Amino acid sequence: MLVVAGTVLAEEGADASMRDIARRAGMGLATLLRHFPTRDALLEALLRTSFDELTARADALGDTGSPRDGLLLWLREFVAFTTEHYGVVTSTVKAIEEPGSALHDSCVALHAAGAQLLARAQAAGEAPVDVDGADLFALVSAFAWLGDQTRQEQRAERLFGLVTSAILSR
Amino acid sequence: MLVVAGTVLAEEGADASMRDIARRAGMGLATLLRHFPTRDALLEALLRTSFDELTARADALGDTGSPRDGLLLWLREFVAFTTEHYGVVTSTVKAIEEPGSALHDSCVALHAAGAQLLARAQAAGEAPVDVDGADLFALVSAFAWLGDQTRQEQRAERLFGLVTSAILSR
DNA sequence: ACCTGAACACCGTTCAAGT
DNA sequence: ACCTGAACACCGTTCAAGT
Repeated sequence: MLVVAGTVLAEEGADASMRDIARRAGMGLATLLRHFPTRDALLEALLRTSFDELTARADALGDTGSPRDGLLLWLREFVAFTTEHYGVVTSTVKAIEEPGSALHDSCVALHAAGAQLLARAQAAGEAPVDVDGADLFALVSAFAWLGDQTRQEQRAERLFGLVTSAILSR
Repeated sequence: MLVVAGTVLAEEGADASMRDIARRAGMGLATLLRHFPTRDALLEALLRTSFDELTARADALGDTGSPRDGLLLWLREFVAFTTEHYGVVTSTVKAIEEPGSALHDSCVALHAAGAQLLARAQAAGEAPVDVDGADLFALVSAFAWLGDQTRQEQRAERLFGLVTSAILSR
């Protein structure tokens, strides 16, 4: 069932019709909505695994290697992940500001994981101190949004690389 | 009538209900849709004046002063304008890639105006040559989107300033 | 010519009725 | 307990009928 939902979301984007998802999962709309009362709840169930992996990845990168390279690599993976899931970035950014959202906790965890990598790089003098974790999350989200727009994927990747390296090496 | 539409769009955002707009304008939905067959057509009618002003502003800034400062100032005004009109940035980015859209011509004109300012700064050695007009439009759009997200307005402004100055002074 | 109510096919929310 | 058809209030599209 979650598999079907994942397929539909991948095909139609994060704003696919809940009715359509239920239909293709072979259940009534009301049943789907009883399991996942809101779209965010469904997204959370679908993204939880990837979120946890990204958080663990941040921890791993924080234990070894260059702080600067670790941060850059993680940011790149974060953008790639978000771009893979068309349309979710708006939900994640909104969820950060909405404690009631089903996605809130996961997004805060991701935020914290990124902030820790940033703090390590800052402590090593390899990242500027005038940006914080929230800035990082916002920057990554903005480029993830750009990558979601038609024909902007490669441009978003290139510009993100250009911007991060420009900011880091001031 | 356009005034009412502008009010509703300002209140509800660019994805306000066309039915609601017609209702508040005191006309039938079908009548509104006959004048503006698509949402983009309505947006175009509402934004045309501002678009023309921004284009003229680019021309004016291109005739005088420092190329670099002119470019930066125009970019700032562009972001401010887009942020003022909640939700339009997605439409403008989409319109650039869709020649059939009612917004296409206006967006291409804006794109060209920005590209000209960039070219002047590049010719003066005051802007990097590894970004082009499309990159500029994409960057500005990404930060305009960020500014549209709840509680991210000031962050978007600050980050945009930080990013542009970091890129320009590499 | 210009307008528009109404039918249509969609959407998410809610709940009474079914197992 | 768990499910779901159906009613509800919305949406944009389309068109026959009204001035």
